Amino acid sequence: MVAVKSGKLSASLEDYLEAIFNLAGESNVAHSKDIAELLDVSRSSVTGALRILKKKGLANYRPYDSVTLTGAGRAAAAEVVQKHNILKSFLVNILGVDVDIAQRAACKAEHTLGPEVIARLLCFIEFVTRSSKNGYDLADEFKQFCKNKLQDNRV
Amino acid sequence: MVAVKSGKLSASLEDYLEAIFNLAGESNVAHSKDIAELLDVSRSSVTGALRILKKKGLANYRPYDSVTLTGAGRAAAAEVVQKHNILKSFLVNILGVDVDIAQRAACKAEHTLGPEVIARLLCFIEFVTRSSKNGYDLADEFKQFCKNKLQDNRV
DNA sequence: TGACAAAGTTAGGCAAGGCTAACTATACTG
DNA sequence: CAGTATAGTTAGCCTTGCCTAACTTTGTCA
Repeated sequence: MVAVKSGKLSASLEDYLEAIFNLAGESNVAHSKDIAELLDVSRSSVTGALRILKKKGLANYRPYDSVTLTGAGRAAAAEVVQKHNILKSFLVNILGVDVDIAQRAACKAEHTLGPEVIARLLCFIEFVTRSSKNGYDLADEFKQFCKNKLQDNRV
Repeated sequence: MVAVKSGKLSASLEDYLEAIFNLAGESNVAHSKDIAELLDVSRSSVTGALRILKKKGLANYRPYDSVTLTGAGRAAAAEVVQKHNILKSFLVNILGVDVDIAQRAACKAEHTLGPEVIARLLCFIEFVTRSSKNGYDLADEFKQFCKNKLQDNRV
C-alpha cells in the first residue's frame, strides 16, 4: 500500500508536481532552486511544498538533497501535464488563441477541469484532426469566421 | 468616480457576486441566508464577503439588511455569469458533456479563463450554430465520433 | 584544507477564506 | 406587546500558501 490516493491535490501542489516533472526530464531529479524560479516562488515555499509532497507519498525528498518523484507522484504529474497539453492544443490549434495566452490559460484551467471534460476535449482534437485529413480544415474555417467576428467586436 | 476597477477579484468573491446576481433576479435584492445556501458556505462567511464587496464598491450592504449590487457590481457579476454560460454551452452543446458535470466545470473555469479565450469560445459556438444551419451538424457528427472513441477507452 | 558562495532550511509572520459558537436584531404570532 | 424563531453578526480560531530574514549545509577552488 505505497501509493495512497490521498484525495485531490490543491492547484498549488499540482503546480509543484508539474514543475518537478518538467524539470526532472531524463535525469529524473529536480532542484529546489529551479522549482522556485519556474513557479516564481521563494525557495522556502518550495521546501514547504516538498515536505507535503513527501508526506503524501508523491516525492522522494530529503533535506538538502535533490528531489525525485515517486511512481505515484510521476503518475499524478503526468496527468496534470497531459491536461495542460490537451488544453493548450485545443486553445491554440482549434480556437486560434495566442500561444502565450493559451499557455497561461492552460496553467490555470488544468487544475479545474475534470477527466470527463478533458477526455472529450482530447476527442474533439482528434475529431478535428481527422476531418482535416478528410479535406475539411475546421480549424482554418473557424479562423476565417472568427477573424471577421472578432474584428467587428474589437476584441 | 464611483466604480473603482480595483484589480482582479478572487474566485471566491466572483462566486459571491454571481450568487447575488442570480438570487437577486428581478427583485434586485438577495438575502445572506440564500447566498450561504447557494454557495454552501456558513452565514458568517457571507457577512465577511459582503463587507469586502461593499468596500470594493460592488455591493450595497448594511448590517442586518438585504443586499443589492451596485452598477459596477452588476457589471462584474454579469461578466462572470456570461463566462459561465458560454463555457457551459460549449461543454454541453458541442462537447456533449453531461449537464451536471458541465455545470460544475463551468463554475470553476469561469474564474480562470480570460476574455480572449472566452471571446473565441463564444465565436466557436456561433460558428458551429452557423454551420448547422448550413446543413452540417458538427456537434452531432462529433458526438458520433466521440461515442465510439470513448467507448473504446472506457472513459 | 579552509573559506566563501550557493543552495536549502527554519522561524516567524501575513492574508485570504473558511468554520463554530455565542450573541444581537428583526419579524412573526399568540 | 411579549416571547420566540429566524436571520445576521461578531469573536476567535484554523488551514493553506506565500513571504522575508537569518541560519545551516554543501560543494568548490585557491
